Amino acid sequence: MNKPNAPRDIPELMMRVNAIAGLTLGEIATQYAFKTPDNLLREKGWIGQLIEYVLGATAASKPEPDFPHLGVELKTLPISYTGKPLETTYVSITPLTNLHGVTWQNSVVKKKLSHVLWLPILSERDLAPTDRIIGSGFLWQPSQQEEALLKKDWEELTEMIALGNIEQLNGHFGQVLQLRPKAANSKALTQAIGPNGCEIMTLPRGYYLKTEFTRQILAKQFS
DNA sequence: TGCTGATCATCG
DNA sequence: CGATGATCAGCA
Repeated sequence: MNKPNAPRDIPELMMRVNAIAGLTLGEIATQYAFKTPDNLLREKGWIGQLIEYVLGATAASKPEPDFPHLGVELKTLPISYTGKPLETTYVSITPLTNLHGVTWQNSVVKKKLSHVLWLPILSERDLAPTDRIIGSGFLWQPSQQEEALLKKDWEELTEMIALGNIEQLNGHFGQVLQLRPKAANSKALTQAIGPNGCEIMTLPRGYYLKTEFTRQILAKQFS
């Protein structure tokens, strides 16, 4: 089967999303002749890349929404048999320098999360990748309450980084948004602000949504 | 090296 | 057994 084109509009995108709900990843991978790994030990991004392909998203590795003309970001969300998120959700890389003038309003996190297509995938580890089941995708925009939580965490984390306290930060900080390493390995380093404003080299970090936050998004959607 | 897509692996 | 820190692949 040919590579799907980009969906023209949001209704067309949602029709495609609804069309794959209930199917296994193996079924759509076969349909589109997409390679399937036996496990995700090495190809951790396989599920996201398969779904992107099938829905006609723009090729990855660009700092743009997956559907630029629609302003929609696609996020697959691995869930358990009971419907709980199994993993945190990566949002974006964390800027560690040039933080002057950066506000929540113009932040990459706010931009990325302004319009998300969540696609739950039943993804328990005892299921082979091909046996994992696609759930019901839905569009989401943060409520005032959700955005307030994100903003609070973002501002707290950004202030710590700007004040040179990046090394004091770990995954415990933040109620809904956290900072964790996001790198090829623990030897990859990037520039950051250290104590007294000195330049230091540190592990690249990313912003992640905690599972409790995404769990509540699901609960609200499917209640 | 940085950014996209994320999950793996280990520890408390 | 859930969460934090570490890691994997591809591309520009």
